[in-house]
Amino acid sequence: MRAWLAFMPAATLVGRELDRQLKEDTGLSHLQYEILIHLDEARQGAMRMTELAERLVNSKSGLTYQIGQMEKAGLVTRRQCEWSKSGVLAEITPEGRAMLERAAPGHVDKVREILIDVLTPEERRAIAEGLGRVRDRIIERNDGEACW
Amino acid sequence: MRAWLAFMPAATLVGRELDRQLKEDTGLSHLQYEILIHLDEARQGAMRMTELAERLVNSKSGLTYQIGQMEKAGLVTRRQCEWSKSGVLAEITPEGRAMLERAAPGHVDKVREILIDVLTPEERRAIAEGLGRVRDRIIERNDGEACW
DNA sequence: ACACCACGGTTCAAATTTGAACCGCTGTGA
DNA sequence: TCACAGCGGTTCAAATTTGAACCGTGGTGT
Repeated sequence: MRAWLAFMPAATLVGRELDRQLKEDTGLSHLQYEILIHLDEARQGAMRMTELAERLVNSKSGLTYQIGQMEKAGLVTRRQCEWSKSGVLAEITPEGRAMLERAAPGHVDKVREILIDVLTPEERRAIAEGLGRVRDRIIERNDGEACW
Repeated sequence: MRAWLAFMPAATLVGRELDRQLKEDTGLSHLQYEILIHLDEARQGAMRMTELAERLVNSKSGLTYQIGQMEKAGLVTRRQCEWSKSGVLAEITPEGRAMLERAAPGHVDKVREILIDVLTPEERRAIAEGLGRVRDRIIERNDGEACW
């Protein structure tokens, strides 16, 4: 029960804090940053919309919106998937990569500062294990059903 | 780092799942449920807006909005604070308490099901301790500054 | 009593999120 | 080849969130 009382507030606070730092330093929202990270990691720097949405734990329509914003800002492009006429690839642009390079160091520092460094090694392990399991359980449970 | 990769997604998923269950079973959002809980626990069943906002880790304007909605729904009332002409108390109504009684069992079950029961006792302890510390650190760090 | 600044809440417009409806593809079976 | 169910994305309106500006009070110092 105490775990519960710590978990959600901590998540909210950490999220808010990171959002703030990113927005202040780079103008990016946390979600936009995550989008860039995922695209940057993908081979070709591109990914299907739906897959991206799933990895980000975000709704499809929400992603459409954000990609729209980021396209305006020149950070990503939309491109048709080669082998399927429906199907859209979001691709990171050079500007997007540049932005990421500018944003990443500060962001990573912040994560360390407010989360990682506050935890003992074995707390980190417990969180990685335990919450990882929590996450996977929910994902897998929802997999059969309709998505958001 | 793995802790980080588990933490935020787990929080998002758990939040979404609870929101869904509550909305489906009772029509309440998670935030509204939390509001009722906090008011119900307060003596007199009432609390100052700002204090409530702080406890909920929510913005003041957001709270104003939600209390407005819940007032329309008859779950809470607004009342002037006795000893201060500015200052508003949000108070839970009998309907609000009834709603809470209807909502609580299912909600608590869900929390156990998707979070508590998935964790080992010592993971729970580590999360309570560690994330509790994370939470308190951020709160206290922000205390001096302007709030949201 | 007066000037002022901080506090408690609300308001307002803009940004974002949500969920359902929709539209053009895909591929599967008759 | 012809439905037709289901997927991938987008659109749309409605709900919510955000952050800054604002308004009346409270307390402080003079």
